[in-house]
Amino acid sequence: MAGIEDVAKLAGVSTATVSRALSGKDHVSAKAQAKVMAAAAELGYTASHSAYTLATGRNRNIGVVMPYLDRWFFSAILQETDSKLIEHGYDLTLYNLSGGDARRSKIFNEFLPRKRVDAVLTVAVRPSSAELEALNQLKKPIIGVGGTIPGAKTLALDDIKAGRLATEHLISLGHVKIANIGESPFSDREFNQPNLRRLGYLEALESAGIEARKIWQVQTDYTVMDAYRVAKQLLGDPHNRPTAVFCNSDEMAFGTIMAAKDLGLRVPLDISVIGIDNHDMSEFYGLTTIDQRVREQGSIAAQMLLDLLDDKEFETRGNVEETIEWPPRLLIRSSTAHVSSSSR
Amino acid sequence: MAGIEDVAKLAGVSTATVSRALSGKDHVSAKAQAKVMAAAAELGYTASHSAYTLATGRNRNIGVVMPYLDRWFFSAILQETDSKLIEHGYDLTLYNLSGGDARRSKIFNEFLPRKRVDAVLTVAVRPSSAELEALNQLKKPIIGVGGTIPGAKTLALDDIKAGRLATEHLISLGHVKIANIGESPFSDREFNQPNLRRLGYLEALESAGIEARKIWQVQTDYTVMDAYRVAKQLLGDPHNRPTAVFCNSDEMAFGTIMAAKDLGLRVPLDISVIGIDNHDMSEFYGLTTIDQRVREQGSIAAQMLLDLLDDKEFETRGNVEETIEWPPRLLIRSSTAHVSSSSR
DNA sequence: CTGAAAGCGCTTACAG
DNA sequence: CTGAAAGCGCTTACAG
Repeated sequence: MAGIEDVAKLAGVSTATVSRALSGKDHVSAKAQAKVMAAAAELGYTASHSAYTLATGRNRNIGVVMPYLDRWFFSAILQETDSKLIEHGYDLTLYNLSGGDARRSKIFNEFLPRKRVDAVLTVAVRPSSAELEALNQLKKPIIGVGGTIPGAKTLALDDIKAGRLATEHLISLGHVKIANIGESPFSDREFNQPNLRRLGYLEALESAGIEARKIWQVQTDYTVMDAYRVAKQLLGDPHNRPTAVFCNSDEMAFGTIMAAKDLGLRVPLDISVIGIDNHDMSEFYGLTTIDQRVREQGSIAAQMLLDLLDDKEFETRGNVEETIEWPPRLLIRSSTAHVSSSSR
Repeated sequence: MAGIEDVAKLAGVSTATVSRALSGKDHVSAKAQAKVMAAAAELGYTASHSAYTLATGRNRNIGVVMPYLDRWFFSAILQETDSKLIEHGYDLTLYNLSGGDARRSKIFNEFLPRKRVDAVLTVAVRPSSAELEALNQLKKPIIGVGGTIPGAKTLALDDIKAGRLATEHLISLGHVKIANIGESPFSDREFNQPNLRRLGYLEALESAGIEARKIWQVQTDYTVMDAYRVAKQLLGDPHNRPTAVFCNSDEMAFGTIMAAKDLGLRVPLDISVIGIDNHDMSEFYGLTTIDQRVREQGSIAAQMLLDLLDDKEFETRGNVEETIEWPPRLLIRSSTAHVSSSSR
């Protein structure tokens, strides 16, 4: 591996000139520039990153912390932030929290403090107070997406509003018997603890003067399969069947649609279904949903981080708490319809 | 941020002793050890990683290169390799190839050569010769999983055998009219160029003396939706309907099952369906499949990389080509049945 | 515009 | 067992 010294020798200049010519930050004579470029190309020289970092204090590397990798929301965010960061010359190192408390604490107390990242992006992470402490110890820019980090800038869907909007849509279609399938609090410790989407659902019902029935509020895991099971139970009951179901995620809505089909119920004729996300497969299912525009969230969050990185005043100011509420958008497809044609 | 000097001062020893005490590699008196530990804890000291790297040449960081992030196979591999690597003290930095040729070349020619990773894991990557050249320039251990890297060690499913096994299963159930839904060559430039799974399918048909019909060999994208469209076309034709479909992936099989249902065909009574993967949702669909044990592949590939990293002789030997064929396993569920009850 | 040199913060032979 | 010092490979004030 060729070093800067080799390039300097071959080009017949000092290492300082090589550094300047290659970084393009300082003025270098055209002749020197050309010689350096030629020499660097000939030797296939790339600056050692650790030396660069040690000398400058910059890592050109962002740490991304997420609780899961294998769920749609997370991989979509990852995809988008990664491409934005690469575009701007940053590496992305991934810290996956799943795998138990030991791993989790290792990441916060050992990996992150290695001073290897210039900034941290957290995705739907709800840090404990000890973890928050470790995060702040870093003195690095922090951006949260999909979940608030106390003391830092956050971009997140307004979950209450999303839940209300979904429910209001069903109410506007004449539905009164409206169920909600939401995540169980324990299976998803990462997400906003109080189930905000359900809160929005309850608010909408109350505003419309509709009684909220406990048996229509069910909880399960955030997956197609679990929602399927729960929905089958919910929709199979001939005496207490709702005419509409609001699911806290599109994947849950897929499971609900499948359950309805398997029970011989027609969507939306017999049962209306709405989700939240606008998952890649939602169009395929004809699912009415609250569009979260996840990819845009990822891209914007990455941009917020890049801006913070360029901010000269960050050093003195540090992170400041600010929550940017991401507005939910109703996206109507064919899984919801007026109740008159929908209740049997 | 406290440096090693601060710890040394507080502990009343030299920086050399601090370094030794903290790394645990060299002998240090119990007294000095204790003083250093106390001082480090008090200051919240963590060694600067770039200084460590510059001094030792070790990054404790692995580069993972993958063409997609948002597909099941890739996120499952990522999840598993990440946890294995974290466990062994390695960071994982992610290089996502999707996003066009410019990004791709940037990753191979700019990011990877930064000497920031100790080794590279490629997931279903088929490097061009220029990319291969760049990879070899690194002089770092390389492991391929899910796709062969010429000149390096690779762990990959034996695709031909998998295709043959799936098809043989259908044949053993008396099926003769067997279709195959595979990926289109262009949409998936990453994967083994000749469609090896289909090759296995053709081999099995030939061995059984069954004629391979062109109209039953269709191609599409690797997604549920695309397979759904194609399968609907295939199964909707009343005159040329196959009695069984072998899909190159489980997600394609899901789409095929949905299409069959929507056409009023019963699985497996009217139509048998088999996939390859053993996707997280396959059990839910009752899908008979070729189990790829993806998570095990990820974990074993990561272990192979760790072994190579510990191998003292790598320096002199370099990467050596070796392909470890991962055996396919038939996993029978309820989506396949004997033809006698299956053809109408 | 350019070079000599200090410095980034560690690790590790080398002496003692 | 421990310390002084060299060295890892860059960048960047400081002179000129």
